[in-house]
Amino acid sequence: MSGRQAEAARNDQRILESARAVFVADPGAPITAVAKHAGVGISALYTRYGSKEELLRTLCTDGLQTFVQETEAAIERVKQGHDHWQVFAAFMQNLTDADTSSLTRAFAGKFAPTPEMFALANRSAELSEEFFGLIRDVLRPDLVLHDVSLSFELVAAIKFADPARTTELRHRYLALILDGMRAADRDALPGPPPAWPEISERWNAS
Amino acid sequence: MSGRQAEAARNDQRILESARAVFVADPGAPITAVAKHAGVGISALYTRYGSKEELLRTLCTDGLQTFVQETEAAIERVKQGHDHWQVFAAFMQNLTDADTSSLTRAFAGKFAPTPEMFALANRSAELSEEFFGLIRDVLRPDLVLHDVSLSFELVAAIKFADPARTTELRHRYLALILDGMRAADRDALPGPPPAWPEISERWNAS
DNA sequence: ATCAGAACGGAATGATTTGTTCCAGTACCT
DNA sequence: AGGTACTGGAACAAATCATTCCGTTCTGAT
Repeated sequence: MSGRQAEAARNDQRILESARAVFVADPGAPITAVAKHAGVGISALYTRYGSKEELLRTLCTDGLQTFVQETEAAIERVKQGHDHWQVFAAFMQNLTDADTSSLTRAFAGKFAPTPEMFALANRSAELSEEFFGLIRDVLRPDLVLHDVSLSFELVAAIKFADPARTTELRHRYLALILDGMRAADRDALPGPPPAWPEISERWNAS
Repeated sequence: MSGRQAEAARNDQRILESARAVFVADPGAPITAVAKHAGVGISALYTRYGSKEELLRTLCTDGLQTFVQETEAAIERVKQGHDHWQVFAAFMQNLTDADTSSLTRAFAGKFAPTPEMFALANRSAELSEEFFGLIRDVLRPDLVLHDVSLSFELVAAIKFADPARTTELRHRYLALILDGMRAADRDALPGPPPAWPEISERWNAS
């Protein structure tokens, strides 16, 4: 692979990266904003993706894949005998940085999930449960798996113009929340914990 | 007062309540959605507010006023000798329920603040500092005032179709965050804490 | 009883936004 | 040279929405 093919491959990546950056910053951004950010023409986008929705689906699928990979890696680390809390904290931080929450939440309900996305979502649910079961001994007992999912959304609410600063501040509040997740000697968390139907219903088209 | 005037007065309130509900749920909602939610025609809206922006400004000002009032009340309670932590926790919960964060953040940068809004914002900043100074003895020492502001945004990220359930879950994560804010024996929070310019810059029109 | 006018509902309008297509030109590789 | 994959950007169609407008309903004073 060389020359023209290499350029095409480079553009493939540039477009995906730009799309990620732009849509994470503003989920309703027009497609021209992606092209401008990537420094390519609109045609370059449309030769790769037949429609905006297809691009969004790709992005979303990428996010799910990242989530699955990180969870698999975290499970592996636990099984290798690493400290449960350290593994969990790193897991949270990695996925916060990857901002998979923004990617998946922003487009929830905007298009019908593909079968591939369904499969990935199921797999990520299984892996999450397995991982949570492995490390729940270092978490306060009243915390459930879906509390962790929603915590990603909490942290993802922090958004500033400067991406680096955004990451920095997200780390700060992730640390705060993690401290809350370890607090063992406090009152139990109020209210029924989030249930799976509540979380998954948001994927239905509105 | 009866008949047509009574209906008008009823509509005044219904429209404001609906606008709050609709725009908090979806800041980009069309104005017809407000009318439909309130069960009135579009004209009923436009005879009261000259434009959408005017309605949004009113809503936003209301939110600021609520914030100021709650902060004043909290300061008063502290001065009456109530337990600092209890006052702080109640303060956080009240403002979470009032959802002033959603109201102010959603429209930040969408219109120029009025002088009245400026004044209210300044007053709320002063009061916040005063209150924070009074109760910071029950918070972990590495926490700053603006951490509290951003915490409102964290919690406001929780949004479900059912408003009551949303409130319930927000209480749950507010409790988690509050536990993190009390944790005294942990590592210091990472990163430079948020500074005022970073927070205020988001009010500039984009 | 009547009538001026306030308040109403909702269709019509006009402006803006945006996804998508199309076209003509350009750089690269064989 | 010729083919391929790209480029910017104009053009188009559809959708969205704030705002205006008009005819109607109801109230309260005359």
